[in-house]
Amino acid sequence: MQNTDPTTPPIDASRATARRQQILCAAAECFREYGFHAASIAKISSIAGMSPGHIYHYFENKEAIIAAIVAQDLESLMTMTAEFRAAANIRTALIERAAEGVADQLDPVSAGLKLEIVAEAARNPHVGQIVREADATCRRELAITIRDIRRTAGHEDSPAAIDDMVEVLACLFEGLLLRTIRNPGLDHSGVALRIQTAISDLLNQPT
Amino acid sequence: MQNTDPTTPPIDASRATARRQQILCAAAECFREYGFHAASIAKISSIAGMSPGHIYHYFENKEAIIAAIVAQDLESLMTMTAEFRAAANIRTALIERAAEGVADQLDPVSAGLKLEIVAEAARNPHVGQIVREADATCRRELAITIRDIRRTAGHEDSPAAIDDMVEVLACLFEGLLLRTIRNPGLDHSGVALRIQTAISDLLNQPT
DNA sequence: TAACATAGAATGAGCGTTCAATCTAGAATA
DNA sequence: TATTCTAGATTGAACGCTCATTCTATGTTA
Repeated sequence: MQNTDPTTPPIDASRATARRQQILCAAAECFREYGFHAASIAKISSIAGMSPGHIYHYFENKEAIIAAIVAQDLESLMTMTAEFRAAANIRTALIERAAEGVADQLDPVSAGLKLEIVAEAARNPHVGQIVREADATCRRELAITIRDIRRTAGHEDSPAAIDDMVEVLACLFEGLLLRTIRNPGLDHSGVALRIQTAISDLLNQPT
Repeated sequence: MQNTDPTTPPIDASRATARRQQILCAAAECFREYGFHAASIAKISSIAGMSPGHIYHYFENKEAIIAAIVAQDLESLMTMTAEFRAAANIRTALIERAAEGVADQLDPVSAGLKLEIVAEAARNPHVGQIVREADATCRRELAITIRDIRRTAGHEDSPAAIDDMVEVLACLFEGLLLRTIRNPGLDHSGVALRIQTAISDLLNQPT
């Protein structure tokens, strides 16, 4: 990856990466504003500050840009999920982090792109695969976290029961993406509190 | 719906309505498969069994077709919400109907179109307005229902508290639209049961 | 005949993509 | 140092195609 010759500055790799990121950043902006299909290469290239043709030096085609955006967006979700497992007292950590998670989901700008991605996943097999694989990873992490919390509280659940709880937890978070579009005026802190209580109740459900 | 006069064939009004519905039906199919923007008038017209130009006798433009599809989809949601209020014992009705509602939301075909609609609402002001107005109506209905249930159980909540509960209830249902795309293999009946319990817990939350 | 239903070709704009030409800056040479 | 060479970065016009929409002509019915 690194340039071994000291006489030539480390241009290539880092410059190319920066250029790629520049394109992805512009593409995300266009996708948010117009959607995947109405966002044209011409618009993306103009926002990225380069010619349309040059984009094809960094991405094979438009589909590859979409895939990269999707992967980038999901990566942030996965790191967030992984953070839960690192906490010492997991139950408290989960519920306290929930408020933060709720706030993230309620940002209408990023919510629009996330919804666009899932809608695309429903019909584009390539995007669908990326999304489903990332979701499976997140579910695995969340399942372990919930199992540990329930064990500490004295519940011994079947894996299927844990999976169902993961789904309900996911509904609470992901439902917010739709809510913030359908009702932009909702009370953020009030809803966050109610969701924290709902999560707490969920973790106390009978086996 | 039927023409009562046997001498005249059922032309004008009913024929035009049928033609319109034919177009809407074909459009919904295309929108599900390709999304709003990648679904072309040519594809819609071919599925509807008529020429591209003829579609413009029934709709001003493609945007009008999208708006009609959105309005039609939301109408079904609103009648479902209104049904809750008609029930005699509302709490039981709400929770029992929930299982049915969960099943509806988990159909991946209709889920794809619903997500497409909300994603479009995030960037298309016209669609956004239709969606937000329908949502406001649903929230009003749900708020009254929840208020009555809570009153019967002896809670007197502030309107804001009720609104927050409506949002969490909506998250549980609408989150399923994303879940069924991201994890098509989830256990429908298991999740339905957990969600029923979560709704029950939500209705028992402290004021 | 008058009015409407329908078809399908025509139009012009915009799309993703390609590609030959140009620029740029460091390496090599003198 | 001054000049030439070279390879990658970058451009923007051009291509073939599809799009939404319009227009004209042809049934079809009352």
